[in-house]
Amino acid sequence: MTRKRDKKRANLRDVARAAEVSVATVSRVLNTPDVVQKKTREKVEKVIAELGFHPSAAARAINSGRTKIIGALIPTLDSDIFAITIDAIESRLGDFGFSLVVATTGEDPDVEAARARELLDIGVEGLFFPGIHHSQELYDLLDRTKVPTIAISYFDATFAYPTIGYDNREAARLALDHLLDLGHRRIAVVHGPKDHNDRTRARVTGASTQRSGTELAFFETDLSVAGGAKAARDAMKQPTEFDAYLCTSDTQAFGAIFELQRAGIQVPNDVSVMGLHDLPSAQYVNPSLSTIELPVREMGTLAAESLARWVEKDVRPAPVCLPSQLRARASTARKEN
Amino acid sequence: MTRKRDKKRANLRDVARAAEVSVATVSRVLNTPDVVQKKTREKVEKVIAELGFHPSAAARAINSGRTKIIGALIPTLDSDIFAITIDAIESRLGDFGFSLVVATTGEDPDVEAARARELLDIGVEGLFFPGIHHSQELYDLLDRTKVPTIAISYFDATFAYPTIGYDNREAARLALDHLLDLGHRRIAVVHGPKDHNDRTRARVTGASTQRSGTELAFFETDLSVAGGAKAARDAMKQPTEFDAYLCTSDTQAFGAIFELQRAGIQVPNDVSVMGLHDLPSAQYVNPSLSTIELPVREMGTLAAESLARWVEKDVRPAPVCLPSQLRARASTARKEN
DNA sequence: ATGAAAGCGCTAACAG
DNA sequence: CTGTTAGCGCTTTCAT
Repeated sequence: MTRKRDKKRANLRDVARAAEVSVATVSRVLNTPDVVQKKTREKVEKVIAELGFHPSAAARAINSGRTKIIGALIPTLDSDIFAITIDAIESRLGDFGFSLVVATTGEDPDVEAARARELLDIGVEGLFFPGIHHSQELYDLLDRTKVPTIAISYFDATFAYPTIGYDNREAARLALDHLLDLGHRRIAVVHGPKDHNDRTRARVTGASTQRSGTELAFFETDLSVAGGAKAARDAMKQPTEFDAYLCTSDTQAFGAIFELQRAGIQVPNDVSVMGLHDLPSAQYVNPSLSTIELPVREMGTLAAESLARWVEKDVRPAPVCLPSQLRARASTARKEN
Repeated sequence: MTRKRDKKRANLRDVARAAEVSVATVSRVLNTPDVVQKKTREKVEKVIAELGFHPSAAARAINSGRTKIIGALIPTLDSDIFAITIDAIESRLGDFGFSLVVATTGEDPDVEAARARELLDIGVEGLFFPGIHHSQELYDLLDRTKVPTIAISYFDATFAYPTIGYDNREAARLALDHLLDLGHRRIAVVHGPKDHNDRTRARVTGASTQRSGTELAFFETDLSVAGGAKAARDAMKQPTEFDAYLCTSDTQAFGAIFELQRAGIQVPNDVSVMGLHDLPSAQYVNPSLSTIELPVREMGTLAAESLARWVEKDVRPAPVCLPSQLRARASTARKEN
């Protein structure tokens, strides 16, 4: 009757009592097992198993300051590129015992700062965000909290936080060069919204040239298959007849190819199309998509490892620029005379 | 010199001291502002702002049991379908003040149970998982912790936890019926791994029929464009000449279409191809993909609302079956004689 | 190697 | 409406 066994979950004290040791000892077998005598440790471990005891993360957090949670700010999960990156990050983080909480920002700096604050309130020990363009509010927040933060999908060795990504400008330039090498001169550059998106801006810069004899037209559209299709539709309405389309994202390139083909235009005979990313499906479309490979999965894995190490061992990672490279496939061809 | 202002972050006591009130009052303006006198409240709020005070989530969690964190167990983020669903869930959850921590399981029940335990240890107040096939270990865990849990992407009114999803069997049957209606009889059914995946199994069941005169062949392959392409390659090697391909996922359908076209086979003239999902790009491929629409985004939004309400107001949601429907497009056509 | 005890920052009775 | 106080479950000195 008077038994007070209505407790929901066993706690340290329960274990200590059952194992006939002190709470400190139980805490030790949990955190520094090697420092407690084998016999004692085994007994405690046995009791822990019997009671199905699991330490409370909150209580641990309040004492040690450790939450084992990492946060990621991302524009959207609804996009192949980010989904792959986050998948890689989450997966690798798991190996280090970290959990990942994601917060989507819709590419809005104010929303981003607000969501960052939420993550920080939760007690994330580390943070990822894309690129280097963020609100002052967010920077202030990070300054104050000193939370290890890594910028991904971008490379800039001078940025206040380590960047682990690729050179978006260079990647786009590789794409442009490929098209120029093939003899194309009138090029439609299809890109996503530049607003608040430094990755896109860098790509657009890389896809620009002053080279005489070239004629570039820029089409800003949604970062989706639908967006690529729309851009192609718009481009076809123009007086200029383009030799090639340079899409700064594979997703848009798919849309462009589909729309061009629908209009009876042959790729690459009539027009060449380039993407950027090398998504898994790039080699399967017809024609297979020439693109620039961006090692997003490797990036995610590396970024996760780096942040885990930073948080765990206080070693701030150096910026890393992963190589992007040309994947010339069937959607681009030499310009016919 | 002797100032002990080296504290990292202001805490309740600091605020209380500065505002010349008790910690209880500060706690009240944080949690039940209406219960404290306007003048006092304003003063406290002012101090809170000045000190840049933010309550510790861990400390709050340890006392109130509330973490405002929801967990999601998913096979992978690296897949359009799950990415869209999670995007919707995260987004809607944010409106309710919840954060989302994701854990990927790779479709392995043991990994799933292990990751679930991690989430529970963190103190998630609610949980999502896909379908109704899980390890006993996970069920025991949920039984013990009583954490509100919703199964998504599946519908089964009799399941121990509320399901919010769609009828996978019915969706696949709709697809099959469409092909049968068009006169196709020899059908290649392309599906993902059935192991540990009740969604896929239900779809395969729905895509099966005993109807005489029909000839079904099943191809299990990866849930990817590459997988779809491979299945098509395998199917073309068979002695049977298929009238149609029924892919239980759009992603695979894309791969199948690409591969068939590559082999010089016309879709839908030579062979019809159906997908399932209605991914955003389905209407853009050539030919546009006939498919069954699965309302994944709506599902995510609804699931998030339902779980938030369950956690917050203790109202357990009723199971919901969202309607799937035929989207007949250009990749399917009546069988020529 | 182990235990006792002092908190961590906050919430929640209980008084007043 | 506000203050006092007792914990929540754990980590961490400091002794022993």
